[in-house]
Amino acid sequence: MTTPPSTGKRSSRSRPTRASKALREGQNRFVSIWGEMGSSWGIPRTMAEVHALLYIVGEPLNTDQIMERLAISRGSASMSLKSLHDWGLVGRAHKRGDRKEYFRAEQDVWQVFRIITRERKRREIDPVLMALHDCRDVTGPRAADLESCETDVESHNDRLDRMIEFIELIDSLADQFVSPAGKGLQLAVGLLGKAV
Amino acid sequence: MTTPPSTGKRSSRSRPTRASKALREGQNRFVSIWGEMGSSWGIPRTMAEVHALLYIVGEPLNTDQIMERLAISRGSASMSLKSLHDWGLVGRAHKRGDRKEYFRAEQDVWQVFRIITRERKRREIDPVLMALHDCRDVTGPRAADLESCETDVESHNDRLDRMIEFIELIDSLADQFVSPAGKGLQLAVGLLGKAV
DNA sequence: CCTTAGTTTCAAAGATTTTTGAAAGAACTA
DNA sequence: TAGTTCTTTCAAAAATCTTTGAAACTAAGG
Repeated sequence: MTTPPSTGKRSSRSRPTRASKALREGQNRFVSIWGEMGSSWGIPRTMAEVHALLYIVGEPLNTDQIMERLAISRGSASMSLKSLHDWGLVGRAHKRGDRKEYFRAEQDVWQVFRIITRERKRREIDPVLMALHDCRDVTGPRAADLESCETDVESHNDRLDRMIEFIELIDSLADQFVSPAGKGLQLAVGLLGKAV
Repeated sequence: MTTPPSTGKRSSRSRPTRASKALREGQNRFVSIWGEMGSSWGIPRTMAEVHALLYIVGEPLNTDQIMERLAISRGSASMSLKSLHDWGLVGRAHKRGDRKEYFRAEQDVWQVFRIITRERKRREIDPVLMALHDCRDVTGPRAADLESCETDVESHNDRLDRMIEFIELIDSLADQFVSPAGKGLQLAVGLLGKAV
């Protein structure tokens, strides 16, 4: 799948070329940007950085390489990798004659965001929707008549219903994007994008 | 805009009816859910709770009412309200013969999410795109020939370009949603939703 | 101009989240 | 089985983020 032994940056212990130094710098910047972004969206910075490193390097790395590259502890690396694996953003790989475990990040950007969408929907949106429905039940069934004409309760229910309706729409959009047949959305989105 | 003096929940110091207790409970639940959700998406829990309270109560509240209702300090309330006002999610209001300042949350759910989208785009996505472009520059112009045939640099650049392209697409989608003429997206989204 | 009611600010305290590192656990080899 | 190598776990430490509360500030009323 990847090219042969890859005559990569510094395979033969040669001194770094100008290009390989730029590459290193580019990778480091990407890692920082992604880490920063992750943390502003509620994802642990280190987890995002590990992901960024694996994505941008393109080929599998082992725990020691990741630790060294990001200057983090073994425990932290292991935990971030576990989370990334749970999300499905990172897969395990092995190299012949090397007992170490290697990790490879999904390389298809669309797939990356489909996975992120799927997981955030599952972990955050769906539970919120559940809770909102429970919350809605507290103030009675639709068009209820608890006492007689409790307009406060009615407008409360309207506000809840509008919010629930909106979030359900987002939820179903996420479904579209995530689904294997989600190419539909991909296409539609492309068209919309053009129609600026 | 709102109904008269509003014969609200407990205007005349009467004992709470069953319905008004349910209403209170429903509001509290909504506040908790929204606070929880905010914090999982990188928004301070209290700020999200203040927003939730103002949204679900529907009518303007003053700082003391918010402090009491959420059991938070004056400083915290003031800071959250400032942020919400900066975002544009909350407006100031005044009542005749009352020197206190009142705060009212935007009530249109679509508008709420348009605002959130606009602000997150402005504060988080756009800066990331800038940084990614700078990062891209580090490894030379498109189809560069830094040394000769540095395939590592080339594939690095490809990965960056794919990521940038995707985020730019999201960015322009966000534009569509945010724009006043964004009804287009609203519509398209509605159609897509149906086409499940 | 002074008083008073209300609001904002910000350093320190408190709470929460993240990282570390060492010990326990697994998996392989001889 | 014992030894070796690598991985995971988790309690404590560190870092980060949030809240508090009292002082500074602002504006309205007298």
